[in-house]
Amino acid sequence: MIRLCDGFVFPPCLFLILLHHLVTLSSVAREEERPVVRVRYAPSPTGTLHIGGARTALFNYLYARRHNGRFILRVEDTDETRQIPGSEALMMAGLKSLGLEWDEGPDMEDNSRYGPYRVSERLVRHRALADQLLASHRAYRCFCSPEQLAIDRKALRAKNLAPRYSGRCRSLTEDEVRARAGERSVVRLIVPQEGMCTVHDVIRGDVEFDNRVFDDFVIMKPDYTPVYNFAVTIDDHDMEITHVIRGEEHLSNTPKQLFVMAALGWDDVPTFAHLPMILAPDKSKISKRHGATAVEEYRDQGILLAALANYLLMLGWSTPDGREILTIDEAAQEFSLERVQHTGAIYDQKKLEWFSHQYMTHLPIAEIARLVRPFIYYRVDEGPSYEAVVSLCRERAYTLVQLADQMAFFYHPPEHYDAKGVAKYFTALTAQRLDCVRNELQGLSHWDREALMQAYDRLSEALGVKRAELIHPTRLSVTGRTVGPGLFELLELLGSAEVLSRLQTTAERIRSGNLVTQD
RNA sequence: GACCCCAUGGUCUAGAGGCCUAGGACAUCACCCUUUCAAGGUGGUAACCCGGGUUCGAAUCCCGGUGGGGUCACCA
Repeated sequence: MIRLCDGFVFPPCLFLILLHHLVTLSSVAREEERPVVRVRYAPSPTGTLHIGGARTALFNYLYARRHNGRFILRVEDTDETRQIPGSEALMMAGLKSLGLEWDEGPDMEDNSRYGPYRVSERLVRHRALADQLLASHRAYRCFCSPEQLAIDRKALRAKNLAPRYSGRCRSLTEDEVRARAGERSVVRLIVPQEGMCTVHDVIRGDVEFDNRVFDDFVIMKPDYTPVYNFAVTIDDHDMEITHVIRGEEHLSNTPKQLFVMAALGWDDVPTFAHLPMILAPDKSKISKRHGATAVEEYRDQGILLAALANYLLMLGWSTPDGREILTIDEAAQEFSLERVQHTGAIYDQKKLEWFSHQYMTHLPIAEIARLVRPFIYYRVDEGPSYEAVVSLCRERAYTLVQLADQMAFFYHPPEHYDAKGVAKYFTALTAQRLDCVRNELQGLSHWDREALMQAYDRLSEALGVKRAELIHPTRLSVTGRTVGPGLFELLELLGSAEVLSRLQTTAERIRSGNLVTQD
């Protein structure tokens, strides 16, 4: 029993209930205070969607989904000179093709308090804050010419010192600044030159920087537009971004963003997560010379994009149980930043293709049939059932390009024959053998794989040859190839008229010496 | 050069001091299956960067090397 005061005895169970209520109430309050997870992918519209960017977007997307948060697309178009027209649309198409739909972005009707979602359209805000920093002497005008700065940097390099701004214009008086008002100038932030700066990173832990390694960096260009590190900090704050998930190359610049926040008096520092980079086989930064890097290039190669997303997911993240094949939706159930790898990952085309093959064989037939359609370079309106052909061929294909190629003979008789196959399977007896096969098949009352198999058994016995000696020439004569689906399935699907016709054609070509081979 | 990050087979990774004789996947090799090629099955080759500590015990913790990467723009 708990005695609160004389004469009143508080039953313990009631006390516990009250205590429980208190705890529950306070946790509810905390729940409400805690902002929803808001993450962003902020690409610069200077090209197409790159696999590195795609993975960054993917991890952001998964984190948002996992925590019922918002995934925001923001276009980082602060530098007009570097932009490529149409890039924004290309990037959005790339994200969508991977299944990464954003909740807020530049293409959406903006009725939220967070937009606009193009950085160039937020200029008024950036300028106002730059004005504010200038007025409060947290920043200053710098009139140094680029030429002068280049000379300074060179001098420092020569002395093996880090290239940093001298601070020359920091001590300019207000009168001096006013006097030079018409001159070309930039705005620099005053960076504290003592103390340390700590970046809390969920993947890497606390990372410390000595403030002295940073100089007074530029926040506004001569045309009074913001530099990335300034704009990104403001936009993340204004958009109430809670988690900044981005590439490792941004880690060293994070203190600059913290300095901006401090100067502005903001303390809502987002949680950072710096993802390891995707590397080329030689461990260098992956680029064009290493082959495909853009999502659209993979699409054109016929790599299934669901597989690409899955592969990218496994480049730096893993499930606790070692499962590798999982869809974006499945991954969204269990994604966590804590399980992100610290090391840069080398991109491996072979494994990507293996993933593509997995999806090729496990996605619904109708889906594959739809996806391969753009890669079909021949007419398919006559001939065997399109989906049946897809079904028969897909388990041998790693890409949609391969699949389309392997399906071709179902719709077009071979014009040439595999050279190695001809050398191996076509002999002086072949034309005659093909005639025998044609005779045998002609008499079939049922045209299905079972009946076909029996026909080959009968004929091989009658001729006294192995079944394989009939099968290989048949395949080559009907498809022009030595590889492909099982012969009986293939013949069944192709249909008796077509098969008999092709057998005859091939036999004639052999006899007349008009057989064209191809390597 | 300074600062920061990182370090398990060829590649992606598991590993939170004893469950590790280091597990899985891709690739590779062999065999099996088989009408070809795939797929599938079985098995094999192959890794804790080096050196010091701490500990009864280290892939795991600490320090130092080495190596790789990133950043130091009026690019993002």
